[in-house]
Amino acid sequence: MYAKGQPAEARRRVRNPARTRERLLRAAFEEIHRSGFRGSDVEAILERAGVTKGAMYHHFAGKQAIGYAVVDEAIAQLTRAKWQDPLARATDPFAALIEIIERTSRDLADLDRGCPLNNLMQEMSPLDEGFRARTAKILADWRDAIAAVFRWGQAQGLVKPDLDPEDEAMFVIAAYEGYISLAKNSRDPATLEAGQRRLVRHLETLRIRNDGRDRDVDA
Amino acid sequence: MYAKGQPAEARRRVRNPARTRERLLRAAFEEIHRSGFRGSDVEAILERAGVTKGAMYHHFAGKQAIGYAVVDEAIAQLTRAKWQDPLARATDPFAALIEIIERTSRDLADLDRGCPLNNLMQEMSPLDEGFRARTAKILADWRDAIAAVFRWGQAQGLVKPDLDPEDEAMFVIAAYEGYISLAKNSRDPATLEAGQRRLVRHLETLRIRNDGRDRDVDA
Amino acid sequence: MYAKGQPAEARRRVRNPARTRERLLRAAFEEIHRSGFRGSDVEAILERAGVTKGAMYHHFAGKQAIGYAVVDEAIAQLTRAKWQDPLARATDPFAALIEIIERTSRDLADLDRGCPLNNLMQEMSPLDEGFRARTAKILADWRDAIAAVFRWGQAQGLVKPDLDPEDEAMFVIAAYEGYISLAKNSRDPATLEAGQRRLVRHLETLRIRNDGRDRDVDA
Amino acid sequence: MYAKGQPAEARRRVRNPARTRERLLRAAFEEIHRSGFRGSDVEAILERAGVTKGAMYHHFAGKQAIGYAVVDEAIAQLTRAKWQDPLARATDPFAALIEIIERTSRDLADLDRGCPLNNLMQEMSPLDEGFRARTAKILADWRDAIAAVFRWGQAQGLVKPDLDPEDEAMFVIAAYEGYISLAKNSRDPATLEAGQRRLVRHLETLRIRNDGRDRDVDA
DNA sequence: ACTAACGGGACAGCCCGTTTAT
DNA sequence: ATAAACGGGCTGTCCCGTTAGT
Repeated sequence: MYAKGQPAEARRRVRNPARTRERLLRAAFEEIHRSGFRGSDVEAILERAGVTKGAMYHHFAGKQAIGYAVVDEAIAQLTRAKWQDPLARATDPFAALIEIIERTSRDLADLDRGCPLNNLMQEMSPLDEGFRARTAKILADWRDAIAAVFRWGQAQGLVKPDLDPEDEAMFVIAAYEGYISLAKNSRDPATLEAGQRRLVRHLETLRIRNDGRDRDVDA
Repeated sequence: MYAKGQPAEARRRVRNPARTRERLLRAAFEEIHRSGFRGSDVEAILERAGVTKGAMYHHFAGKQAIGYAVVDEAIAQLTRAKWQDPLARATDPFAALIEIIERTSRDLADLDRGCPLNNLMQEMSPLDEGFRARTAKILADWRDAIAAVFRWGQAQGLVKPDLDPEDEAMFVIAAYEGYISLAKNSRDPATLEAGQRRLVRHLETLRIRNDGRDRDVDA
Repeated sequence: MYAKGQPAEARRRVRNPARTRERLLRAAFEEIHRSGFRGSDVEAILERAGVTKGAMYHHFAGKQAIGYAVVDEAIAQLTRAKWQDPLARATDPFAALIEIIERTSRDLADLDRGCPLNNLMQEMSPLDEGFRARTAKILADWRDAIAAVFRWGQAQGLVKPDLDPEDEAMFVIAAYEGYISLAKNSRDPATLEAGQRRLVRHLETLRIRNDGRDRDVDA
Repeated sequence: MYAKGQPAEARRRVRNPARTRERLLRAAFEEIHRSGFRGSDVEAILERAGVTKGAMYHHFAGKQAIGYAVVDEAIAQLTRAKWQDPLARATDPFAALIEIIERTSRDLADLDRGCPLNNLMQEMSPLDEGFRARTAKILADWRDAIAAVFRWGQAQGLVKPDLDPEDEAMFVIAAYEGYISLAKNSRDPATLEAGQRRLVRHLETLRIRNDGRDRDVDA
């Protein structure tokens, strides 16, 4: 007739470990994105997640462990969704890269927060080998995905053959992250927009034109 | 032979406010460079400077004021010494820029610390308008110095005329800072070295060749 | 005979949040009574309560919050216990008031500390609206309790009809607190005793005599 | 032709020790009146006085010494000016006392600050014997002045003979200071005004009427 | 007599992590 | 698995006083 021992109203609070973990991760990602890892208040994460400390320390060993999970899961996933996945499906390297770059948000809120990966790399690399190694891994995967598309483009005769794919991928990433940093400082969408245009123009430089003119000025 | 009655260590109690301020500023710069602004411990700065709290609060209103002074004085000066001054004396834009870029240290300790300006921009821009405005000012001066040398190079027929000086200066800065970020993460001098080479190769792209071939591939 | 293996002092680690809060409140009340609110050292409160900082900041948001709770709970309760409760049970307004007044301690330690309510009013009213409003509330309740007993006495034909109950209540309070202040300064029980006698004599002035002589000199 | 050794503009800063001391004392009185002794910031006093720390420590041994001087000089003088002097010149004790009482300011700013003497008594008596003794002295002089006028009034047949002059003086002082405390808490001029009226009504009670009716109700 | 540099203790609040108790 | 109580170190700042220097 009635659930044994369980008072009716207590059943409201369903125990759902996976969901709790997910909520914590999302909340931590957002707090860290806003305030950096060290600047993030654990209690603020808890409040945002609607979870208490006991629950958190059940799922994670500590703040550091949450930070690692944010990198391993949230940030890695975002990067793949933004770069690897579209590039894997690409038929034209340039079109794909350009679309990705142009899709980067220029909302002030996004400018302010900057790139989650770059933020953590900058903040934590010299302080914590765990963070450093994890962000380095994401970076390597990111670079490899771009390099792969360049290499494939070279095989297809779309990309200039004398370019070193890894090297060029790093150049693209450096300039891309650099522009996001500059825009974070300027708080002006125009800064990022100019950067996006400049980077796209650079990419065009790498293309082999079928009209006989494969030469072009970069700037 | 020795001062009568005066204990050797007590003799050092001579006053020199300018030196005290300078020591504080240098110590703060180093601590901030290592640990970021928020991560910097005031007492660590004091210890490094060999100065007491009372002395510090005489020269600066607080931690924030020291941070501002570090930007306004130390970082601005470093940037000018590294970029503006050599560029102002340059006869060849490319030679000057390339030398500056190549001179950037690849010591592990320097990789770890990263670029003081970029670090502070990244950390403080969304948190403190005072820092944001100050770093933005330095950035603008830096960009202007590079743009000026491009413009002058165009007038001299050394630099391709169709390049927008400000735009190109920002590209150089973005890529430069981006590479420093990547190297901070990799902790590998080779990362920065590859970036320096790639950036130099990009600069060559902007040059007008006297040998008739002014065209070149960027990558 | 004794718990096995458990060290005697470790056994005390039982949890009792209500007791912890109570201990904090009592300790804070005593510290504040001695040293004023601003003069109270949080760590001294902690030590007196045998509680750590973490526990305190779990129960209270900060020093101010403790101060408010001291007023709202400890001081309000003391005032009710000393004035409102006896007055509510009184059959003779004068006998009740006189007993309350005479019961006020003249121990040197109590003279030194003064009246907790008056101390806080004096110290904090111009500095903190929260304290001001809280102490004003207690004061109003106190005055109302005295005024009520006067009014009831008037209805019973015990108290002179031409006296304004609220006004007279304030007079009693003002003189009472005034004497406590003077005694705090003199550190002499005789000062307070004289004040108590004078105040009692004043109260007699307000009484209607059944012996036909309802007139009297106040002094 | 020119002042020996003294540069023209340096002469502007006239050395005037007495004036410096006076400025310090006045500034200290005001700060202490606002914030209490412990709550007073020495540097705030200095700024208000337009004097530097060295100058202050030349004239006074420290904060405590300034506090003592404020009591001994500023507060004692104010009390004399407000009470002793008018009472010494009085022909009618009641008229004089009533005028003094009614002259007390009901401006919000004055309510907020309260009575300088009472403030210091309350704050410092249990903490510092120097303050206690000094304020007790002022209080005694004040009481004596009122008692003297009562005694003189009794000799003149103006004041009821059965009243104890010292005792009654204390009653007046207690009620007067009590009302100022209550008004400081209420921040309402009406509170003080009601107190002033009630106190005046009480004084009338002490008067011998020439119309044959020397009896009166106090309330 | 006066200025400014300097010394250094104290304190409130923040914040991460642990433990008890369901 | 989750909630709440608790432990306790650290840090920026305030603020009084002292001293070198004029």
